[in-house]
Amino acid sequence: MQQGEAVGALGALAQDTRLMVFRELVAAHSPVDEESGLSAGELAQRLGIGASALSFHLKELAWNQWVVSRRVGRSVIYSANLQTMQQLVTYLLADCCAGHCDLNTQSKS
Amino acid sequence: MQQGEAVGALGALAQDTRLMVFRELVAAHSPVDEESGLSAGELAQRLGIGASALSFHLKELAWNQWVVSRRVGRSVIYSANLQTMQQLVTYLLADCCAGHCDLNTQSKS
DNA sequence: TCAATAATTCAGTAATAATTGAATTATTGA
DNA sequence: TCAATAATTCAATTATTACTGAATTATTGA
Repeated sequence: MQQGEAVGALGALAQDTRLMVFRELVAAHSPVDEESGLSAGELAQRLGIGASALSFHLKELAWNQWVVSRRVGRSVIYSANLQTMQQLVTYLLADCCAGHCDLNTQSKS
Repeated sequence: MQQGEAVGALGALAQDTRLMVFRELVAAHSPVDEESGLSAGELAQRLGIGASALSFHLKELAWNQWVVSRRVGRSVIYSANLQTMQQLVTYLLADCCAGHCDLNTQSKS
């Protein structure tokens, strides 16, 4: 990850609705791909937001790699992409303590 | 950490100048408090930004717990607060996979 | 194929945030 | 105490972003 992507990723989560969406998808995450995620409609219902606004925010999250989507029938299922979190933390802690502290090795994997 | 603080923290880092400042302070971090951090002037010089703009951004970072400051003579030294990162990640991954995956225990400490 | 359901795009409006330079406050050394 | 240095606050301007409802696109079941 680099500066521009990191700013984008942080900005994408830095909004009430989007943060709620992401955390709802983290809770609905599963290591088994087909079982992971929620449909846009289900999200809208659970969070009590309009379909239009949700769509706007999901697009922002997807653009910044926080979620991925797949179509199933007439629904689109969104699920959280947890790798992005790891990459972001690694970027934020890069060169910590000028490389002399243990967070460097912990955060790289 | 809770929703409002998390949105604030994310938004505080979601900006080019502030992200550069924070990462500069992460690199200048030290477990020994007195050796940690950089003065506002040193930061302004290294990053090539105006004192006024820097002050504005440092205030935003401080408000959201990403940095702490101390006065030393006529300088103010800022240093990164790494605990905020841990707290944020814990909040973001809370209830991951509805509590059934190992990220839950890893992220709580 | 047609009506119904699901989701996205579009247009307009309102609110927030970043930047610049000037003015102000705080601290130090002579 | 006074001049110099360091940092912050203030005011004005510009640019971005989020929200609403209407219109549009895509998919399915009868």
